[in-house]
Amino acid sequence: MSTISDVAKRAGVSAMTVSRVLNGTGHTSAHTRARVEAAIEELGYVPNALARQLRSKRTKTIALVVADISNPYFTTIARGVEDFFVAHGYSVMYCNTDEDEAEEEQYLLMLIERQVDGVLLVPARSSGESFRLLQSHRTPVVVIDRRVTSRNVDSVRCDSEAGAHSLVEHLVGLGHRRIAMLTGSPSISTSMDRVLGARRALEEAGLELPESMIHYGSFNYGKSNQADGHRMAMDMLAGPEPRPTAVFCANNFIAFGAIKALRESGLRVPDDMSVVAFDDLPEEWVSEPFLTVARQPAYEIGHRAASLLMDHITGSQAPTGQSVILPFELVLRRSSAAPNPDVAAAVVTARAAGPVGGRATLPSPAPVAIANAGPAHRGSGPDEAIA
Amino acid sequence: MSTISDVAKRAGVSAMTVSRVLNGTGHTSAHTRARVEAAIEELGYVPNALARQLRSKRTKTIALVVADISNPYFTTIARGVEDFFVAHGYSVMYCNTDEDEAEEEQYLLMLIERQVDGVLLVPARSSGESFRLLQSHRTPVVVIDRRVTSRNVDSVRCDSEAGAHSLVEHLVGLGHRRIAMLTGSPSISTSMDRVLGARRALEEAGLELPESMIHYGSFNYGKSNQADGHRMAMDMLAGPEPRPTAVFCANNFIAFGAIKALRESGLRVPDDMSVVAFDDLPEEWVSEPFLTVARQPAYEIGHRAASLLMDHITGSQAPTGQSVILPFELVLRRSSAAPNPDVAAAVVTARAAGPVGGRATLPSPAPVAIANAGPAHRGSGPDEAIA
DNA sequence: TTGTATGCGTTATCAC
DNA sequence: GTGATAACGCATACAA
Repeated sequence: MSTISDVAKRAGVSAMTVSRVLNGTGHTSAHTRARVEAAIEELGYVPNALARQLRSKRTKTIALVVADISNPYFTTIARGVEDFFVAHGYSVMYCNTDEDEAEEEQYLLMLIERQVDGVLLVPARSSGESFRLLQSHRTPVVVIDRRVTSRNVDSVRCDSEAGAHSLVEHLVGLGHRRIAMLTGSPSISTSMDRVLGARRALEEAGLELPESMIHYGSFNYGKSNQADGHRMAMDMLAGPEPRPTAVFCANNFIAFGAIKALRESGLRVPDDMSVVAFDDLPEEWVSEPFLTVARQPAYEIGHRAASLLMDHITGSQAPTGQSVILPFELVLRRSSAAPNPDVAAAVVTARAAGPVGGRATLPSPAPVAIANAGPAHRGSGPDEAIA
Repeated sequence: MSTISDVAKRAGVSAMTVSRVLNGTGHTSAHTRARVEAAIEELGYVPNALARQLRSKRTKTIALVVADISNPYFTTIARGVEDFFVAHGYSVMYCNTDEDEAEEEQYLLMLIERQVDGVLLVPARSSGESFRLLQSHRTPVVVIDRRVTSRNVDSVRCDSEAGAHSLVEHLVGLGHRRIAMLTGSPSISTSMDRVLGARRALEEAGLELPESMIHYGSFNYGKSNQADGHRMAMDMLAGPEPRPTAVFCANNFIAFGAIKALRESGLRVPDDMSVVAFDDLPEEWVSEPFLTVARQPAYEIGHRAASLLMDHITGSQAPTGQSVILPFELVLRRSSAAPNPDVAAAVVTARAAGPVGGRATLPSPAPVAIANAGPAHRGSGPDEAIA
């Protein structure tokens, strides 16, 4: 309500002196500083950030643009980002694109209009039109979670290819030979890197990952709030015999939908089908963790990307086109086990007759084996690789 | 980069004409409009929202201030808020207070500085210093999730007292007599309303809820990322004999921590102890929903609060001090069952000897009974009550 | 140590 | 229908 000149009048000084007291710039005598502070207190004066930002050309605001902030993976990234930037006096704006290019562009335009100091972006497409818009307006940008084709932009992500390789290698080691894959959109690098890793693991074992075993869908629920993993798993079960004995879901939401579909179809995990996936839920949320996963270091991804963006904002380091690749962690749980040929055969005939009897469904809660994947497979450093 | 006068020069008109074209205000001939639009396109001009906001005194931005946006309850509220405001051309800023008064005040000051048009607030304390700060700066505010003592502020929340009453009534109906309660901070109205509801249900059955059966803690993880429900459940188990046969957790995070503590202590749910709670996880995230809960209509809470705030912002309706109370939904699942005196007695002697044998642990997946609680217990309308 | 003039980019107001 | 001028609230550059 009251302005800097109101304070100035009341303190009997100029507006400039008030400004100096507020910002701690220049020198002011203890006496006038006290008078100014008293006036500020009396008027309940709060500076207008808009005017300040317009003048100084810095908003002390950055934006985090992701597919869906309610995905725990992105939520954890967000905490890493927020912790870093709040500690440095910045505010963070969150934007959900639902993987939609049009929404993404609209948000980026809005952010440019609002003069944010920088953007952390999970791009809906790898082609990179989106961050070119930012760059043309001299807005620093760091890409998160995905590869992009441009050579001018820094990015931070997890090693998807290696994580997928480890998960599928684990399945193959258990004896699985027919492994299906449920992944995201082919236009997202993360989707495809996980396909590549899975395929590499299979080929190393003399097996194949034919396109007919790969189902493409969406990583998130989108506006329909529908789990695409459910549909993909149904498609998989409706496919040609023999049924796969294991399925690799390329992210958490896909896995949830798939598991629900399997249950509805009367199939048991892992007896009738093993399930492995990328991404973990926060351990506090799950009383009996069940799913074998490659866990991404989401908090660190957010924190590292934030730190990198800050370097670009302050100008202490220009973008070099580097990719920071952080290692995953393989977490083995009960959803993956050796294939059971008897049950698999039985189910084929009993498919319309509901759940199959036989072995125990849920093993009693057991200690969870955690194998640390260590550095990325082509890693060089102790806890990360710079590619 | 380029400004409105750059565009004006290029189009051979005044800045004012460009402004008119941009905003669609006043009259401009089709010819000059075309020239202006061409210049905008050629320069890649994007208006500066800061200058615009400084001039117009409206930022088209509102803030949602909650304890922790990674709590699915608040995340769902946030979607309701965002859907409403984005549809009306507003941006939403998210702020996490971790229930900390100091952080809350800091955020509110920041929001006032940034001249947000309104604030949706989950206050850390019911006393209401926080929104008095907003009101003194003429910033519209609507309180979410909690009662406040002030008569001048509108609020939207779920009927905590009735929800707690229903859950405990359900436990009593199953035969439970010793029911413990794990709740949040006593300074949060939601914590206490749920205690009151539980107590009323017990007293209606001629039972009591003594203070010794109530454990107070934190609704969220806070910075330590520790589940307080775990500690409270441990305290409960370390309490005097006989042990309670059921426990009511006042929110989802408390329930997760408590269930983990019970499992670590070798107790089975519901065989050794029934568990009921407030709040549900999104159904997509849980393959076999297990917990009996009172589900709050989080999306609607967010949406209604947003709509109310918008009325205050546009001035179409002044705050009247009303409380919008939305009904909960009782969802009965496998975590609550009749008490089992045999097992309870056995466990007392076997406490140091690890898990107790006997009955089956996890019943096989069964259809879930959903009882709709209908309108709030003192409700008047078809789907809500205005108190 | 303090004050004055000026401009950040936009829009309201008035004049033409 | 279009343009000149002032002002939003603050901070930079320079002067005293």
